[in-house]
Amino acid sequence: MTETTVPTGKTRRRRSPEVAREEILNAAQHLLSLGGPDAIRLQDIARDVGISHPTILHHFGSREGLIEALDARALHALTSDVARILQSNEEPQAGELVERVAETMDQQGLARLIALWSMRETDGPTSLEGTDPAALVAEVSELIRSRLDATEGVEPDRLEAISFRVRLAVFAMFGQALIGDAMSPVTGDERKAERHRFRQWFSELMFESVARDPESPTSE
Amino acid sequence: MTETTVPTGKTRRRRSPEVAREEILNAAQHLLSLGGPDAIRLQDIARDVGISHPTILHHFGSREGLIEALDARALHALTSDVARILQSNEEPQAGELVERVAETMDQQGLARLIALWSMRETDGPTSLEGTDPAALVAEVSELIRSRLDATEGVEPDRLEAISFRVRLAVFAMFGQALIGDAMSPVTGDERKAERHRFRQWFSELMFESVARDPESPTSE
DNA sequence: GCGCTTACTGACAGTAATGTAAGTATTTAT
DNA sequence: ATAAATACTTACATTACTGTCAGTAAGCGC
Repeated sequence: MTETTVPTGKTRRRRSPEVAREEILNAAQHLLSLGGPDAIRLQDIARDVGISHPTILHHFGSREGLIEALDARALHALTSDVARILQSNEEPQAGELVERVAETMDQQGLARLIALWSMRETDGPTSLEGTDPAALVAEVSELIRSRLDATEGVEPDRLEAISFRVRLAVFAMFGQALIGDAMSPVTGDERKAERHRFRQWFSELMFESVARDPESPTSE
Repeated sequence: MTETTVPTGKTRRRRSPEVAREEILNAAQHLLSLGGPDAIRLQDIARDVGISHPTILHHFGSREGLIEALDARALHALTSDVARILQSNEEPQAGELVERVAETMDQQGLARLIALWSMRETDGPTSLEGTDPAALVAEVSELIRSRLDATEGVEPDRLEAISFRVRLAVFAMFGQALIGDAMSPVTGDERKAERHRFRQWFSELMFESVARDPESPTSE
């Protein structure tokens, strides 16, 4: 009666949970990168991975669970990236930091994920596990400050200025990834080059102004 | 048989098409501001306005049409705002421009609209009628440049630097509106004040660097 | 091999959203 | 007042997506 069709003796790939989750997340992120927010549909993701859509529910519980996992992975990618640079390098190279964050942001769909995450946050504080953007900004700012005036005393005002700069950098890379192309005068192949030029210009602006200490020009 | 219920002799408000469209757009934008992209549901909008959802379809044709109208109005609000300032003021006051753009962006849901619009653009060039962000940026940049070196000759490099600055300003206000709160160390009532402080700091950074002409320091 | 666990599947249920059709009521013009 | 135009409504059709359920097969330990 309820014999579900013919028992096709087909071969069936069986992934480890970790691999399955990875593949599903990759497909979902890819779909998001080329479609809008409605592009995260279980059936489409399943088709791209080569599985049936209940398998996704099996691994993530619900569509919401999938999106949360997507958000968590995105934020983690950003934070770990920044943290690695800051802890490896001696000098806080503004240029490299900017370039690095930009690359991660430009990664297919990451900026979109963050944008959608921020929209979702309002109606319910679904804070991600262990990843607080504000804390990360504070951490990065503190690290930069401690290296700038290595041995000198600290003015609290300056810390805020550094924090502003860090946030501005995030805003700039975020904005460029999301709406940069729409505002760019160039098209086609030149886009990539112009994006890079913008980042370089921005890095210089940041670096230069940090060195000059524009916040308290008569402090010394 | 198909007598649609009892002919309730209730009073029924009848709006002009313009007013109806306005009210619907306002309700939609408001819903978007406090929910995610899925919050734009015809039934909810209709409930908030006090009409039935087919009326929305009557005025906008389809949900897609509503969203397009929403996008168009959002972009128009931005462009007209900037244009007004640039054409009225003699001096290009960076601070005022930034503050103005920020206010418009902060308007409930405007940054979100732009973000969602940017996501929708990839899978189909649904360019808005007559509003090209890239052209606006170019226009604003040209206006600023022409006022900076009122009578002098123009270096093309400098125009790009100005364009970068304009875009950075947009990115900054856009980013702050979308993800600013998530990255801010302060909470609650202080948020608003801190937002303003960030903008002031940013305006000074822009104004100062423009005045100093960091792109070609030995030009004079 | 044998059996247990579980990744995975097909079919279906439930829900909710957009869109349609036909009819009602309100404003404006004549 | 009467008629035309249309803003607006109720009821329904359609579609499509998430989530459930019972069953299948693939790997692993014994």
